[in-house]
This record gives sequence, C-alpha cells and structure tokens, in this order.
Amino acid sequence: MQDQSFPTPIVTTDAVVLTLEDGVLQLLTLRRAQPPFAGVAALPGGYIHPQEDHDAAGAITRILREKTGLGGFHLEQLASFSGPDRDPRGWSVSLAYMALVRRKDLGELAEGVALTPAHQARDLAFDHDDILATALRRLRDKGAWSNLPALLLPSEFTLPEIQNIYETVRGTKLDQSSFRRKLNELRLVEETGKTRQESAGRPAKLYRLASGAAYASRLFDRMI
Amino acid sequence: MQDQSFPTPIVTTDAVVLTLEDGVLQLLTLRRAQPPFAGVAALPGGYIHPQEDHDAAGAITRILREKTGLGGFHLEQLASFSGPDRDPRGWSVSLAYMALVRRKDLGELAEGVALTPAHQARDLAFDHDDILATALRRLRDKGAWSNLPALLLPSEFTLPEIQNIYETVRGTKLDQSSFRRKLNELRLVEETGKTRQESAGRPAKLYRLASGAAYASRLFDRMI
DNA sequence: TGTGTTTCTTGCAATCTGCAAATATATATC
DNA sequence: GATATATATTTGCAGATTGCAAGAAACACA
Repeated sequence: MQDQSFPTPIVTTDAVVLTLEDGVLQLLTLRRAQPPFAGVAALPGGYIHPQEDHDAAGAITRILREKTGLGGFHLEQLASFSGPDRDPRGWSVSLAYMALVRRKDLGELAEGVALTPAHQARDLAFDHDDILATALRRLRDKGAWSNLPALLLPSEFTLPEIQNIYETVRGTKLDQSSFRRKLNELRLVEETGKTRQESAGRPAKLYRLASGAAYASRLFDRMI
Repeated sequence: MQDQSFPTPIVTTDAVVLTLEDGVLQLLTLRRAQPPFAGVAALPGGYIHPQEDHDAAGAITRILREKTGLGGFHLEQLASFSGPDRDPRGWSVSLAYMALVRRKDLGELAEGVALTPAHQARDLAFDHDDILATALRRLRDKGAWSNLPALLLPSEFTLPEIQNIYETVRGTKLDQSSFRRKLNELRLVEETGKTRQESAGRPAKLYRLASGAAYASRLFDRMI
C-alpha cells in the first residue's frame, strides 16, 4: 500500500434491474450504442464520477436516472466482478447492484431500452450473463424468507399474485394454505377491503404490503 | 461508457481474516507501517496488480500470502466499500473479502500481526470497523444454516466445541438436543472413534467434518 | 338453476422443536 | 474404594409447525 507504480483497473458499476410484467420476472437491458459490444444488449451501467458521486450506490442511481429515467426502487449491492478479460479495454472491476422496480415506476421504455424475461436473457455484453445469474440466485436465496419479492408487486395485489411471485423467485411451487398461514403470521400484508375479478371464478381480495413489514427476521430465531 | 475524462478511483482489496482461538472468534490485524494511519491496526489489504492478479480474489490471496504468510483458507466475497472520505488519498473503492482460517494454519504470527477478539475490535484504520461489522453480520446470517462456522474448527473437535462456535457466530444459545439432532440429520459430522478429555467430567467423543458436507441446502426446501 | 372456475378456508396426520429430566463416564476428595 | 462433583450424551414428551387434501364460497355463463 505504498507507491502505485502499476496501472490502475477500470472501475464501472452495473445494475440488474428486475420488474414484474404479465406475471413474469423481467430484466431491463440497454442496447449499446458505442463499442465495445456496440449493438448488443447489456445491463445499464457506466463509470463512476468521483467529483459527483457520493459512493458507488450513488453512481449507479445517477446512471439509471440518466439512461432510463428511472427513480424510486429498491437497490441492493450484489458483488464485484473483476479480471483482465471481462472488458476488452483492459483489467476492470464492475460493482454490481440489483434493483427491484414496480412496473408502473418504469413508465414508457425509452429508445434502446427493453424488457426480456429474466430467466431467458442470454448473450448479454461483457460478463453480464454472470452478473444476471448472480442476481437471480441472490433473489432466490434472500427472497425465500423476506419481503423482497413483494417489492416487485404493484401497490395492491391479490394473494394468488403474491404467491406467484414468491414461486417465481424461488423456482418452486408452494402450498397454498401454508403460504397464507405464514403471510398472516408475519403480518406481511393487510387487506384493503376491495376485491378484484379477472376472468371467471370467485373475486380475489386485494391486499397491500403492511406498513412496518420488514424482513421476516422472526423466522431466523428458530433452530438450525 | 465513452471517454473517461474524469479521475479514476483508487482500488484496493481488504480481508477480514477470522479464526478461532481459546473458543473465541479472533480477528487478524496488521499494524500499518506507512501513512496514512501509520501505527494503527488495520485489516490486511493492498492494491490490485493488474499484471499479476487474475481477479480481485487472486489479489487478496497474494496479499495475504505476502503480508502474513497465510495459505489455505475459505475465502468469500463480502461487499464493496466506496466514497471520497474512506481513504485520505482520494475517492476509493475497497473490494472486501472474508477469510475463515483454522488457527494452526496461521502458524506463528509475524511482526506487526495480531489477533484480537473479533467482537471487541475497534478503531481500525480507514472504514475497517464497518467492513468488520459487515463480515460478522454475514457470518451470522449465512452461518446460521450452513457449515461455514465449522470451517473455523480444527480438523477434530467435540460436539460441545462445534456447538460453541455456532453459538458464537449466531450470538445466541442453542438447545443442545435440537442442535445435535440437526447435526445428525444433515450428516454434517462423523465420529473419529477417538475421545478427548480436558478437565474433569465425561470425555467427549471427537468428530470431523463429514466428507461431502456442503451447505445445509436441504433446509431451504421448507416453507417460508 | 346448474355447471365450471377460481379463491378462500378448514381439518388433520405426520413431523419438528424446545424444554427438562435421566443417564453415562470421567476426576477429585476423603 | 465410596462419594461428591463435573461434564457429556441420550431420552421422553407436550406443543407448535407443516404438507396434504378436501370442503366451502363467490362469481360467470349458459
């Protein structure tokens, strides 16, 4: 940690932006205008501006606003990705984030911005396939017992809808009565009093996230 | 992601190295020889050498070997820490890692290297107090249901010892019979056939980590 | 009014957990 | 060597939790 007589790595920050559309988890991508990887879909990202950014989270927030107009989302650090080969311009580090957004907060998609089903996205620029895979794994692991998946839902939703997003995130089916029992026990949601009916069948009650609903940390008290 | 007409951040990598001594979780620190923070205890860390390091994990592995002689440990990425104020030399990024080491693999501590109880370490250089706190939180959260804490134990250990490290990591007492039931169920450990006796009382059987014992992923199958 | 469809609720057996007491095997002391 | 003490290990069981399955409710449509 003395003199710095060697080249310094390139530092960028990138975000896996996820949202829910048509009941499917969707990834936001940008078609790159410039080389490297011109014309290829990539995660939104860019350089840190030391004069402007308070930290890396501030940098990715600014970049998302500039490139997609997005504001208001759950942001979470994912991991760093580094090495000589991931960017043709040289040895680089990417500070990767995951952002969970409600679909309506995305608004109209600007030119070059697209949504693709997150579990099918492939052949992204750089090592962005790896970053995406890390995000999906993280969401699965953390999402299983937290209110994280619920942040993807619109402000009012039905119980089948919330169960569906948990099943999507976890990649498994869940038992209906067990799921609802937990939802009540944790006081994760509360009724709005309204109902909604799409297609045939009994109308579903509408719920919203309970005000103080943080992570379901109570669960962690139990034995291994 | 076009021209880079602004200063680039300083990039370093640092590690929270934890081990178990006298039944207590210990943090490895280095007394800094040079400014900034000359004379202050700090996490081992340093610059990335793009010509030499395959990635950030390779860099911290090299640095730990150079500065502490250490080799052979469980390494895990923690998070990145960034901002203008954490290093007086300028806007910087630290790629932080956590390393779990068996005490005997540390050998004799070199000049300037010290172990201090991890939960009491304070006033480290830079923002290393924050990095340490992040490591302890991560170990608590991930450790609760994985074999991670067991990696701190010597190759042979008793059941009271392994229960103690899980209690230390989680910060709570565990029920003895429940803990052992789980240990069996998960086949996390296997008997060596030997026993050991320190002080009075019935001798404890010695166990080792079971060969294929990976993370206790089976647990994650259960309902929320 | 009946049939189909979707949502919501209930019941229960099987399993899992936390608590507490009992048992086993050693040392220390008289 | 008998007794007390200390630590490790096992057992028993009531109460909570879970998964499965069936039942009831509320609507559309014919």
